[in-house]
Amino acid sequence: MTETTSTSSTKTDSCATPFSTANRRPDGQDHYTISEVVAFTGLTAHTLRWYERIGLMPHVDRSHTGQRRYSNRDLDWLDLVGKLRLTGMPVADMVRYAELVREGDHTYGERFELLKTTREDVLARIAELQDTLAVLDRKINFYADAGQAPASERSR
Amino acid sequence: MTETTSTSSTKTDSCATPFSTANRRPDGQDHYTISEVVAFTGLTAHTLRWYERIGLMPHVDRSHTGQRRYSNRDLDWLDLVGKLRLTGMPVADMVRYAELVREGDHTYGERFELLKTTREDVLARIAELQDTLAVLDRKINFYADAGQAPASERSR
DNA sequence: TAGGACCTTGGAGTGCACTCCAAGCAAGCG
DNA sequence: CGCTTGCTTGGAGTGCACTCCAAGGTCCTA
Repeated sequence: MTETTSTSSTKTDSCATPFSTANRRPDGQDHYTISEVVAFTGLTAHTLRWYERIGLMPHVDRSHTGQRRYSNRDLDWLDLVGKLRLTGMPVADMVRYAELVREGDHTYGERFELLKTTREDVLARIAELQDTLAVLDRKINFYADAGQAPASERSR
Repeated sequence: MTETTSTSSTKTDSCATPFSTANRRPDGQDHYTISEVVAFTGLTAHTLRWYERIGLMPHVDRSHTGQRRYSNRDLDWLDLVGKLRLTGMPVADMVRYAELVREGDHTYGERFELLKTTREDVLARIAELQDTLAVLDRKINFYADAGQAPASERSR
């Protein structure tokens, strides 16, 4: 058995802290192994390495033997990436954002635009979901009523 | 050129009618070809055939030569499927729901549960999105401010 | 009755976001 | 010293939801 595949995090643990500033080590002693980062983020080690390969992570520090040592800054970045991922933003776009950050201050404008676009997408998605919620509720009410009295098949 | 690949519907056409009861033919003359359904739903013909193959559509009526003839009922079903898809429900679950419908009235209870679970998922997703929205807004404000005055790199 | 647009099928291919594998080095412990 | 556990790499594999293809049959209009 290799590589402990995440902590079997099912849908139900959405209340697990968003691994915020809790149980972090102070800046200066912030040298987390990949498995610690797995515990913090809920991502798998595979995914963390993959993020690095595709350029979604700035190159992570290494120990003298070549093992990854993540910093608090890296954790912050992963936190942001996690949020962006929740918005449904494609990985390619997140990589683009990461590139802009690497390129320096002069890309502020472009980053701003990218985030604003994402914001619009999120708003649209929320509206969409609220719309489906209405449909769902109509159907749910139908089945709830039908549970009481026998009804005329095929919903409404 | 074969098989007109959708009406190049970009993200921006979310205001296109959800192909509701508009321009439908009255029950009795409701025999739509696959390309008409493509126009109504925004799905591709490929996808419509695929939905049928995997059991997500009840078997669609055929003309005497074997061509698909969709009914108003089929359109209603596709409307619902579209909504469920927007919730992010996996296709496999939608197929399950379709099976329950085929099995008849005695599956009302199970359908009710399935929809209620979906509803919870949607609510959770909305909450999640609203959370990411807050993060996004903080970042956007940061960049908006930074646009005015030169700032200390690497966001906040 | 000819031409082109449209439709049929099974099966293979695509793109995304992981996910896993094998082979091998490294650190800590009894 | 050997053992276990954890880490490294490039590359291959997976699952989902389509998406496309080839070869052929059908419909409609001039």
